[in-house]
Amino acid sequence: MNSFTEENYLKAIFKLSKHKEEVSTNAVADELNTKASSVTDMIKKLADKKLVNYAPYKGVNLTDAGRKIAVSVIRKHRLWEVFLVDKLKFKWDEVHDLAEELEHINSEELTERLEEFLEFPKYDPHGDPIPDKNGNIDRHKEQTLADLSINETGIIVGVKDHSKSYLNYLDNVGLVLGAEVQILGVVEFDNSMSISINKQGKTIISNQASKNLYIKKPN
Amino acid sequence: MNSFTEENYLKAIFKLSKHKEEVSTNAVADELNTKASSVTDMIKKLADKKLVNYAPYKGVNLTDAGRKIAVSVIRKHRLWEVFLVDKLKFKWDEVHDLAEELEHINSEELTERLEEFLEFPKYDPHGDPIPDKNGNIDRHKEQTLADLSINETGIIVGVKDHSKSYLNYLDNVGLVLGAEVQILGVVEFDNSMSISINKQGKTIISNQASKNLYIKKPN
DNA sequence: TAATATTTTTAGACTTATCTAAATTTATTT
DNA sequence: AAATAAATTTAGATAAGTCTAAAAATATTA
Repeated sequence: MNSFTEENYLKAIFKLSKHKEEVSTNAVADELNTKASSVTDMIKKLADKKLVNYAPYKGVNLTDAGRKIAVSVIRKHRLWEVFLVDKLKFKWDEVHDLAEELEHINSEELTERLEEFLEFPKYDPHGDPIPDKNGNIDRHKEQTLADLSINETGIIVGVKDHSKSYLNYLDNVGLVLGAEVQILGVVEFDNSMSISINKQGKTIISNQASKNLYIKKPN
Repeated sequence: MNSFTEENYLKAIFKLSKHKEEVSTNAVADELNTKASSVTDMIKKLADKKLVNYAPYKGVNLTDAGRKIAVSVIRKHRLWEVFLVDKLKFKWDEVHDLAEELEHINSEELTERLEEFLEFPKYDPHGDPIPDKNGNIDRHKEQTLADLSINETGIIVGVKDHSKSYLNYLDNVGLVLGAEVQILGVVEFDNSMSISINKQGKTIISNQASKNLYIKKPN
């Protein structure tokens, strides 16, 4: 059995591994709001358990065993988010902290029954793919709204930034999952965009906002 | 904020308070499968937080603040049990350990939405009353099957023993919540009973089994 | 490449919850 | 009421996870 803390470290390392092969001590410390010295200690412990590969001063990465645990935690997190939003009617900006606790309840039986109860969702309320019970994840296509050019159209399929403030803002302007966005214009100076949402009106959004929205181009 | 451990101690003291006004250190140690010395330490900590009244060598009991926390944990435990049985189709003998983890997730919002989702159940799958959000509990009528005499009839409304083996046994003989039991005979020697269940057949049950079944007499 | 800056690790301390063993208090017997 | 037994508390250790400050390693810059 692994503690909540160990699971959180594995999850953080998994997340950071997307950007870099070797994850630095400081990166983990930042991600978990802790100190580098604490990270070193925990990494050694995880290395003893063969959950990470670790060479002092060189960074860490997950072993297959470590990755398996990380993915299973993410799977639970995302399933619980679906439960909270679909069944308990929470909003997408309210569920992260609760899922952060629920994800550590380790029962395969519970996870599978929950998944079935939710009718095998493929994505969580933020559009992130839910790993299946074997640990396979539908890799996110990394196209964002900021990548589109004038007159192009995209369907919102996910968000990169999960902060309350961002999600709340998106709700307010109507940029929710499934919305169809068309680029009306781009300001060269700061890359802010003028867009229409579901063929309606004209909204101005910053580059910061547009590059955190995952989209899919229509077929 | 209180730790999982503190909540478990409060819950244990609450449970034991039903039988005795002052709860002994050893009783708590037994209930939580820990040592008396550990209990003494934790009780002092809870006393510092004004969650229990404690006089060395004299036992503990809960303050109003402590009782409030204990009841809220029990409320969450029982609501989650309903969720696990009604929605996820677990059996009543499978849910205790999971509810034991879920009960420590502290979010009033979550608890109230869960309660609403479950349509405000009054009892958990073992027939135990679910405290309302103000901490009021429907006190259990303490009548058991063992209290009935020949030819009397009772409806099963709860179980006192929550062990897997007992619940499993009850399932096997058909002694589930709502079943109507009539006493056909009592053996004076060991107080074992011969009963009919839902007016069907004849089953022999031990005194140990009958005194752990709460019943309600028909009106 | 030498000097400086940054990152990472080590050393030692602290907190929470636990334990064993010994000491103390309360309860029970004779 | 004294002696013994049982229950409870204290003292000192241990393990997990964290921290600060100092030391060591690596990276950067002039």
